[in-house]
Amino acid sequence: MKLNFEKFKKDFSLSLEDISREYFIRNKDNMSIKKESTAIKNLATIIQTTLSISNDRGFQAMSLRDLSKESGLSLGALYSYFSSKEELFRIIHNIGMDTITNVLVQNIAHCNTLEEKLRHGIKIHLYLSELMGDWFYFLYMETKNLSKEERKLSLQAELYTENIFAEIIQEGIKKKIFQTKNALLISSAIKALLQDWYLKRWKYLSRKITVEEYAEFVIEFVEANLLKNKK
Amino acid sequence: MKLNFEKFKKDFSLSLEDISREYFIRNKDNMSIKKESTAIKNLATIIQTTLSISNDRGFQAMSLRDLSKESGLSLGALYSYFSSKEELFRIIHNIGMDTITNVLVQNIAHCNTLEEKLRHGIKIHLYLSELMGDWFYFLYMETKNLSKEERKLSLQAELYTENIFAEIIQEGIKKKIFQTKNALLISSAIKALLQDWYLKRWKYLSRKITVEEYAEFVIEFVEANLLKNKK
DNA sequence: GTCTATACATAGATAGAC
DNA sequence: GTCTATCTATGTATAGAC
Repeated sequence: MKLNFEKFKKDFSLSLEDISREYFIRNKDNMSIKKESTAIKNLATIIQTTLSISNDRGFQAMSLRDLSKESGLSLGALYSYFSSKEELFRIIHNIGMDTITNVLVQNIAHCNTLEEKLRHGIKIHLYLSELMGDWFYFLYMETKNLSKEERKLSLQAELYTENIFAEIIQEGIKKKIFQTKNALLISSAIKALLQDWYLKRWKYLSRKITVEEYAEFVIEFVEANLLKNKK
Repeated sequence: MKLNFEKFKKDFSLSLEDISREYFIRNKDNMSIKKESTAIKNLATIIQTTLSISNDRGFQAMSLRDLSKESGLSLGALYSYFSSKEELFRIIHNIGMDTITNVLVQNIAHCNTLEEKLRHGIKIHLYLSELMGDWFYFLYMETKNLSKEERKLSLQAELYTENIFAEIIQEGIKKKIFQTKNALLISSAIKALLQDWYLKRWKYLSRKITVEEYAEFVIEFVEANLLKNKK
C-alpha cells in the first residue's frame, strides 16, 4: 500500500459541493431555502468566498458587504443562508472540523508495521492539508472568534491528532522499534511541522517544494530521532 | 559560556518602560504629550493592554472603547498617543519587530564552534520568546492587518531568522561537521519548532514543560539529523 | 429566492470643557 | 493632559417589493 499524493488526490472525491450538500441535507428543516440545487450552489460560493477573504484579511475584518460583493449574492440573500455573522462562522468552523477529523480518522488506518503507520499518518495529514489548505488555515487562525467553551473543544482537536502520533510512538517504544524519552514532545513536534506546511504555504510554494518532498523530509527528520542508535 | 534561561532573564534588562521610553524619545517631536514620565507610563499601559486584548480576541475585534476601559484611559486621552487605530497597530508592530530583531542580532553572536552557534541560536530565540511572548504572538497572528507592501517586509523577517540557521548549517556542511541534504528545510523546521513554543503556550504550560527542557529537546531533535551517521 | 432600501447599533474619530 | 459629549461612517440585520 504505497501512498503518494497523486493517488490520494485522485481518490479524494470530497468537493466543496459535497460538503455543502451534506450540510444542507442535515439542516434543511431549519433553512428557509428549500430548493436543493440552488442551496448547495450558493452555500458553496458563500463558504468559498468567506474562506478566501478571511484567510487574506481575517474573518473579523470581512464585512458582510464585502462578502456580498465578492460572492455575487445580495445582503438579503446571504441572510437566508445564515441568521448572523456569528452563525456563519460557526457553520464553517463546524463543517471544517467535522470533515477534516472524519477524513483523518478514516484514512489513518491499518498498516502492517508501526513505522508504516507513522509514515502513513504524516503523509495523510499533509496531503489532506494540501487539498483543504484554506480550511486548515482558517481553523488555525480564527479560533479567536470562538467562545471560551468552544475554544476548548477546538484545542482538543489539536491534542487529538497529536495523540494519534503519540500512541504510535508509545507502542513503538514498547516493542523496541522506536527509541526516545520524549514521545509526547516528538508528537507535538510532528504536529508543528505538519502545521507549518499550511501556515507558510507562500514560503514552500516560492521554493517550489512539493508536498511529497516535504513529507519525505518530515519523515526522515522524525525517524532520525526515533531510530537514533539503530542504523 | 554556558547559557541558561535564568542567566538570560537576569541579564535581560529590557522592560516595557524601556521600550516605551525609547519610542518616546525618538518621536517626541511629533507627539502632543510632552511630559516624559506620564507619556512613558501611559504608552506602556496602552501597549500592554493592546497586546493582551489582541492576543485574546484579535486586534480587529478590539474596539477603542474596550481599550479605553481596560487601560483606564479615556477615549480622548488615547488619541493623544496615536492618531488612528491603524497607527496604533503600526506603532506596536514596528516597535516589536525592531526590538526583537535587535536583541536577536546582538545575542546570536560569536561562539567558538558551529555546534555551539546552533545551540546558542536556538536557546536565545526560545528564551527571548519566553520573555516577550505576547509580542511574538501578536506579530505572528496579526500580520493580516498590514498592507501588501508591509506584509512583504514582515515575511522577510521570518526568512531572516531562518537564514541565520541556514548559514550555520551550510558552513557546518562545508566543514564536514554537519551532514544533510536539506539545510534549508532543516532551518525552516527549526523555525517552526521555535514558533510552536510561543504559539501554543497553553499546551506546554499545561504540561509543565520548561523552556530549558524544550530548548534541550529541539537541540537534540535537530542534532539527531545533522550528526546522523556521526555518533 | 433574491433584490433594494432602510433601520438600528456600534465603531472610529474629534471638539471643547476642565 | 484628560475627560465627556458628540459627529459621522460603517457594520449587522430586517422589511417588503418583485
